[in-house]
Order: sequence, then structure tokens, then C-alpha cells
Amino acid sequence: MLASAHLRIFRLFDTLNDATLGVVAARMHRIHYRPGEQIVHEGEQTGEIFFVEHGRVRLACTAIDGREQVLAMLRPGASFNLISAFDGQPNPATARAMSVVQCIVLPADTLRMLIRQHPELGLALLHDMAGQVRGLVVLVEDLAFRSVRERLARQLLQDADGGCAEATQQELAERTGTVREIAGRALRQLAQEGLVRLERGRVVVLDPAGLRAVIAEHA
Amino acid sequence: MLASAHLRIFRLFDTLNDATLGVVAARMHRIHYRPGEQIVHEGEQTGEIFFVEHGRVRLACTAIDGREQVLAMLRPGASFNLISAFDGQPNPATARAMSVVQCIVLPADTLRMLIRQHPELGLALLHDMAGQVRGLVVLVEDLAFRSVRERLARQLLQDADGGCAEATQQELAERTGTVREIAGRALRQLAQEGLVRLERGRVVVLDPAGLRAVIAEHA
DNA sequence: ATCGGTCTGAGACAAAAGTCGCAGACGACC
DNA sequence: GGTCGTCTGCGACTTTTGTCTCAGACCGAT
Repeated sequence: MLASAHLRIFRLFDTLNDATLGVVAARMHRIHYRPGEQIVHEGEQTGEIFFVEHGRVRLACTAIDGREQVLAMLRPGASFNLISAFDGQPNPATARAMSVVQCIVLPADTLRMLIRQHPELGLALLHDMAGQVRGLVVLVEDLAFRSVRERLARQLLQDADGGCAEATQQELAERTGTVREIAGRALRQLAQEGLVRLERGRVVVLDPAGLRAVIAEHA
Repeated sequence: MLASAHLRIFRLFDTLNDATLGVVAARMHRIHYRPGEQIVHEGEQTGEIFFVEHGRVRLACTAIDGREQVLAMLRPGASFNLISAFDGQPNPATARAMSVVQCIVLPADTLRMLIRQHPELGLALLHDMAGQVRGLVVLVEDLAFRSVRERLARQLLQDADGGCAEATQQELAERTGTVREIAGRALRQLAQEGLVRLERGRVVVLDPAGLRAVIAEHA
């Protein structure tokens, strides 16, 4: 049984009172995942909504040849599987735990019921989903208009809170929509220019301003 | 003054009764656009929601060098500018009329008010937006995994109700995320293979099954 | 210390996409 | 019919991206 206090970390529920939240908490359960474990699979349809409590979750879609394109990296507070839950179609992406992950899971019809009783929650979810759409549009722009080098620079900046991005070149390649070798090449060039330093499993950002210049240079 | 009957073409409002719809109608107005006219501009923030009544609307984002990537082609019944309205951020895309277009415009706060009173409407909008997300994910997969040839085949199939796609090569290029010359090349090849016939301002689909095979061939 | 797995560096090569330039074709409009 | 703008065809060339391959480096576990 989850205490309603646990749900307070999700801004989505800000407008709900403790009593309601208590009722919700009774319908939820918590699940843990190990690093690398798949949480929901592409094409599947679970009818459940997931909220990330701890850890990092990667949303990606997979090509037939095994290549993956990362759609988003989720942090605590984020939700996923909303799309599938609201239109009843199979999930368009795979969610994978990239660390030890703790999620709260809520049946979709419970959420729908909640929205009927508390329309503010619907508004909050719309706000949330608008952010998702925005992220995807940015991704499309990136893929359509920018080179691997530029995408990589962006990714590194966005990814490196506090100076370094903790990811393998393989991982960075998937996030930027390319393959390991190309990402490696581009990274080595950035390293030669003194903008980053490459280490095993991480990239240290030496010159954030320089990276920003890389993004702007094509424009 | 719009009659509530005009709003019945939008499934979104199915759950609202005539009285409510009448109130809404009083807050709406109708706007007409000429072909090529911009309806909302990227970066702008109008605080209004648009519903397409007649015509075709193109949602696209623009690169600094002028290249455009089409995000979606909207038909009557669809809405746009929802994202910007719900998260208050500037609009991520430009909407342009591709024909004579008639839209119904509703202030975002009116819609929010409506949702508070009729939570079902919130659910309907969430459903709607889920479809948008789904479309964008498909677009990302296309850009990340498929060649121009394959994207073009998909576009032609999807676009050609009744045998032919009414679009210039420039337009097809923008929808498939490339430039005119490349789209032209790929089209000529498809034409040589007998799958399509090229005419000025349109592409006639001769062999839909063949086009589907093109899409599958890479997989 | 040795072994196996993962991560990285790197070069040769192929293919796809994009750029540039230009000519011709078509349609609309005087 | 002539003119202009748009649409198209197409070749030469460059750049970017992707594929294949291999070797070495690092790390953890036995």
C-alpha cells in the first residue's frame, strides 16, 4: 500500500486533495526494474500508466535491423505510456530502464475516472503531453536539418549537467540517430578541437560555449 | 454568430449538449484563408485554438536556410495550436493553408473553462493529442531509419487517395524531409520501374502494391 | 595474472544525400 | 504569340553518412 505522500512528487497531482490521493494510492502499485530491463515493449498494449519515481528511463523505437532511435530520456517525475493508454492503440515505443528504476503504475481506467472527477488533472495531463509533442518536434527538426556533429554537440550540452555526459559512444549514437562509428568520429573531432575529452563510458565537456558555437555554425 | 450545429462536425464535442455548445459557439469565430497564407507562425503565441472546417492545412517547421519539414497535413475535423495553448510556450510549427481554408477559432481559456466543466472533453483532447504524438513518432522513425526512396513511396501511398497525389516535387520533397532534386531523382526511378507516372504538379500512382514492396524492401 | 566482454580508435570503402548549374517544358497572363 | 514564373529533367561533383573490419584498451571476474 502506497501512502499518498509518495504521489506528491508528481506535479500532475498538485490539484488533488489528500483524500482523493489516498483513494488513488490504493489502486497503484510500485514496481522496480534493473538496469537494461524493458518496462514496456513496442507494439504491446498494457493499459497502464507509468510514473518514474527514481532512475532513468529511455524511450526508444527500434528498426527492423536493430538500430534504435531514442525518443526521450525520462527523469523522476515524468510519465510514460500515456499515449497508448488514451487512444487504445499499441505503444509506439519501448521503455527501458537505464539504471535502477522505481516506477508507480496506475491502470489507465483509474486515471480516466480521476480525470472525470477532477478535470484539473486532465488539464495538467494535456500540459504534460504538450511538452512531449514539443520534444518530438525538436527531435524531428534535429534529424531533418542538422548534421551528426551538431546533434552530438546539442546532446552533450543537454546531457552533461555538471561537466560530463555519462554515456557510451554507442548510447550517444542512438540518442543522436546514427551509428557508433560515426558518433565516434565526430566525437574525436570535437576532442581534437579541444571542446571535449573522451573517456571510457563518458564524455567530459571542456568548452560549453564552443559546443554552442558548433550548433550555431551551420545556421 | 455560429450555430452550435457547425461544431457537431468535430468529434471532440460529441459529449457536449446543445446548450453548452451554444455558449461555446458565442465565443468562437470563423476565419477564412487563401491558399498559401500563413495561419500561425513558428515562434508566435496566439492563445487560440484552431479547428479546420474546410480545406487542407500544412503544419511544418522551418530551418534557418529556408528548408521546411512538414510535420502533418491536416484535414477537416483536425485541430492545431493545441500544444502552444496548453503549455503557454511559443508555437513550434507554422500552419499554412494549402487550399482555400475555413477555420473555427476558439480562445484557449474558453477551452480550458469548458474542460473544467466537462471533463469528457479533456479526455477527448487527450485522445486527440495522443494521435498527434503517434504521428510524430512515425515521422521520427521515417527520418531515422528509412531512405528517401522509401519515405517517398510511403508518402505517395498515403497521399494518393484515388490514384494520384496532387503535389509538386518541391512539396513532396518537403514532406519527405529532403530537397527537390533528390525527390525528383527518386521519383524518376520509381517512374522507370513503372510504379508511378510523373505529370506536372502531380504524381499518378500506377502500382500501389509495388510501392508497398518498395517500403518493405529495406526491411 | 589471464580471460572474456565491452568500449574505443581507426582506416578503406560504398552508398546515399545534397549542391550547383543549366536547359527545356508547361501554363498563365498580357 | 510572346513573356515570365514555376515546374521539371538531368548531369557533374562534393559531402556526409553508413558499412565492414580489425586491433588495442580497459574492466571485472575467476
